[in-house]
Amino acid sequence: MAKAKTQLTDYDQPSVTVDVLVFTILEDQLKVALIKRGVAPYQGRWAIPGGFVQMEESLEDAARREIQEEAGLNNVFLEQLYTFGDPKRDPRGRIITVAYYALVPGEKLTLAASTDAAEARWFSINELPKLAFDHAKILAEALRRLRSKIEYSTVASALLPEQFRLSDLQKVYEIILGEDVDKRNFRKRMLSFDLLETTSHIDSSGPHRPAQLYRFKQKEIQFFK
Amino acid sequence: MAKAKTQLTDYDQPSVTVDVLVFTILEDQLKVALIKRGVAPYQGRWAIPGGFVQMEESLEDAARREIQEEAGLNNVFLEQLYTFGDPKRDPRGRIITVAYYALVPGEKLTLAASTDAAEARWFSINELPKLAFDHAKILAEALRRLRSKIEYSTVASALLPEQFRLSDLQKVYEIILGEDVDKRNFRKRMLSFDLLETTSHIDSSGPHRPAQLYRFKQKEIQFFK
DNA sequence: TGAATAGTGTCTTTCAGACAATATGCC
DNA sequence: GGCATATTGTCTGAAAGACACTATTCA
Repeated sequence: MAKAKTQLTDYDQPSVTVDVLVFTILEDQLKVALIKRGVAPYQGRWAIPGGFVQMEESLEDAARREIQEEAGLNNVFLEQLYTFGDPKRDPRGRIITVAYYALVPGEKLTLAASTDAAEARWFSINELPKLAFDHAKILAEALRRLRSKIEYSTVASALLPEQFRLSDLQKVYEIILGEDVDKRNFRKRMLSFDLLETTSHIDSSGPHRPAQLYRFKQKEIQFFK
Repeated sequence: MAKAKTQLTDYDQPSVTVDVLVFTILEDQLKVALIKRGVAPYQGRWAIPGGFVQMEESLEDAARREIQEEAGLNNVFLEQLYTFGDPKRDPRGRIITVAYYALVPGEKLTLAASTDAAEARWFSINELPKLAFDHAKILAEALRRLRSKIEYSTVASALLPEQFRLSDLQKVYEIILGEDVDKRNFRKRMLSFDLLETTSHIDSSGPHRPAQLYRFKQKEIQFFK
């Protein structure tokens, strides 16, 4: 009885998937990309997109591949969230999933349904459907992480275009934290970290005073203080 | 060609291990339990103890089993750290490891060498040997997490017996952060969170003024502020 | 000129950090 | 009494939070 070369034990081994929560801001709401399952189990239920890890790719590569297939996006903010491995989390057998979350700027984004998905859609996190597997728990954990991280880092930048108004940045905070923020204190604090710089551009699109456009000095996420 | 029932894809799948960093405080130093590898690869090198995840156990259960086998300990503080899945991290093949870290009170602890380990020992994090695989990276990540978490939570409690002097608690902070802490500011701050309470016991062991013994009001880890 | 958003400063309160003297028990 | 650690409070500076008016452009 021949074992595959990659088999390291005589025991059955769990399978490993990578699930990716893709977040963006649309219509002044935080949205997450979900797919409608086309096959059992949980056929017809909405779920977090994911797939099996290939033998030759890293976990992060698998997550990026998933985002590429699902939303056609490259080069987005991506961070490992947590690994979920309860033996009963998937009725098909032992499947461990390494969850990642990604943040993409709030612009026009098309979602493609993958092979075994009937449909893909953005859902506001305020109007979530019932999710398959333990995906509600995974999503809750991602939201906790995001809300925590925005307080002490520049992750919000990943949800904005390169240039933005300070009021845009403030709105991202308000949407993610779910509460109003004082404009003066917010600006004072953000500018005090010296991570933002003005650009030579001004936004004159609205019927009101134009706004200075800013950008983050560094593309990589920075920490406050 | 028959597939095992648990095989969900036609592809080879990575193996999954759980590695556990067990920390304690001994001789006024932060120590980590390592095992000396008895087999190739990296035979003779020190490594973080770990093992394959069994089909019927959760990741956390696997980690607890590992701690039980390695150090004979139950019921310790345990938290998932990160999942490492670089395809080249193990020369034997594709092995993904879910890393956990555990904290045990600084008392008498015996380490048992497991099956494929020649030896097990505590190492001060200031005198670490060269480690096998990517274990140096994993250890560095655990230290980062621990140093960060002690600043805003009661994790330090997991490194102390149930009752302790405030100076013991302060020492834990100094050892983990690697710097001195001001006694008055430390006590003021700790007590201000209202997470500690005095016990009816007093430590009169030394040739000096006896100290009040405290305990944390809750056994579970709490967050400051 | 009215509507809409941009942009700005002060005061108060809270928290972190620097800093030193007295208290108590053992030997 | 000497040694060793326990215990305690004040001052200062920095940051957070409350709070309201003027500026600018467009329709």
